[in-house]
Amino acid sequence: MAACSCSGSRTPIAPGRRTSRSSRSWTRCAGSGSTGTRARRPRATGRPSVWTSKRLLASGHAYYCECSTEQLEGGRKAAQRRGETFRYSGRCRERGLTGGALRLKIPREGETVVQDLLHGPVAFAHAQLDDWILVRTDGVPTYNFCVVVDDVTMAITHVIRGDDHLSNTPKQVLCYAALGYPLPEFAHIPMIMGADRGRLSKRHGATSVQAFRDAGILPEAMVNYLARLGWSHGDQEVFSRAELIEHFDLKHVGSSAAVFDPAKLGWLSQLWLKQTPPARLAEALVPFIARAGLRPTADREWLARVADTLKERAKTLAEMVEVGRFYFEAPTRWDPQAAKKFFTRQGRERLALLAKRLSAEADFDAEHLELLFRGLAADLSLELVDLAQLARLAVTGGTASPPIFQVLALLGKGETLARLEAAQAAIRTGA
RNA sequence: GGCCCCAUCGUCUAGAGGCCCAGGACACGGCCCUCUCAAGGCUGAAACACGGGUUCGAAUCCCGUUGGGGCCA
Repeated sequence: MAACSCSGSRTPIAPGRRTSRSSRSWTRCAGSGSTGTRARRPRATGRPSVWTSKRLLASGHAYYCECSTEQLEGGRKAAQRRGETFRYSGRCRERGLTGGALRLKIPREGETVVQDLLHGPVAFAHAQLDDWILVRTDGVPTYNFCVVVDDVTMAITHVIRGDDHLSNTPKQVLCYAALGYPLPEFAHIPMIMGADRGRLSKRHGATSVQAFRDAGILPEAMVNYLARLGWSHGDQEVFSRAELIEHFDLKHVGSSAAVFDPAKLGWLSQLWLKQTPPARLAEALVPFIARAGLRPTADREWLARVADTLKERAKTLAEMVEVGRFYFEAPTRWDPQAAKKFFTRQGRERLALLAKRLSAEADFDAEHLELLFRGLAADLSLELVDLAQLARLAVTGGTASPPIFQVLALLGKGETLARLEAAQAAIRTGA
């Protein structure tokens, strides 16, 4: 994955300080990195590239080459031995062939300077460049040729892509020149790397933004994280889309590669979970509930209240469901460690007493439940924590959950009493 | 191997010669809050890769070294 993660979509950006060009400004964004680049398949033998290559041939900027792979391989090995850059010999340069692979004729002397918006001028000596292949023998145009034709066709004004494409840029620049087309602006932004500073790959977990979506990270969080990776706006860490649109600029994009940090993404993800309106959260949660094998309730208002108690205890939507599983199904087993401590004969008696008082409670809301609990704890000369943990274990099956009073209120009187009953039964049978 | 790019706390970064014995954020440690877990508040440890220049003065400019990444196959 690269800092820009699209493989074909065009993002319009503000025209900026470019003055001489048309008012419309389009950005090309090439997916770069381990998987992205190859994903962009040359548009077969689409007309534009065929037509363009013919033009290049006619104007003498390109020529056919019939050198076999074996011949080229030999040349490469020899160059390697001499410690030089392999450069196509130019054997077919002036032969006037009418078939084979189509190569671009690159000047022998001089250099091409790429004017990069981030790196400034970057010079490449022509002696280092190859007469690169535009169209393979089988008629399939190469990636580097495709993007040039494609971008010209689409009137792209800003080519913003991963800096793994910087080395290919002089070839493309030469191609624009041979075609007589105006050059777009180029900006090569740093790549994103894994924790081992290597290229991002499956080894580092997710390789596509879809994988993060499926993990339950909100798009706001993902965009926020990615934008802030390599770019900054003073000390600000959290950005809404609107703020991003307002503040983002190439000027503050750094030039060194960034390591992808799942921990920080998690922090931002939770932050956005907390900032998202409960109603929307509930909606987003539905597929995750289903995927966890639970039955999503039709009561969205209830779900929203549930989500509200869960959002500060999880970093993703998937985690929210995990942490709040007990809201959707009654526990069938109770944390053994805690059961040993709380599910005693005395614990059972306390649960019975608690159930009795709860059944008499008319206002089954968090506020009244807390009063009830505190009252009972005082009557039994117990710390509130002991009673709360006992109830929590009985009702949720575990020792950690949102505030117990809220949990009970959300579960409702009927369900609460049923679970209390089940827990007592379990204690009796020694389960 | 050749060429190109890059180099501030573990990580993301602020820093465009004096405001920096380097600021923020994540992660980590401690304290507070507290019915649990979180969340939150306060607090601590933690960096200018190295070596030469330029300058009254360099994290900031130049050169080299080292390291990392990329492109070419």
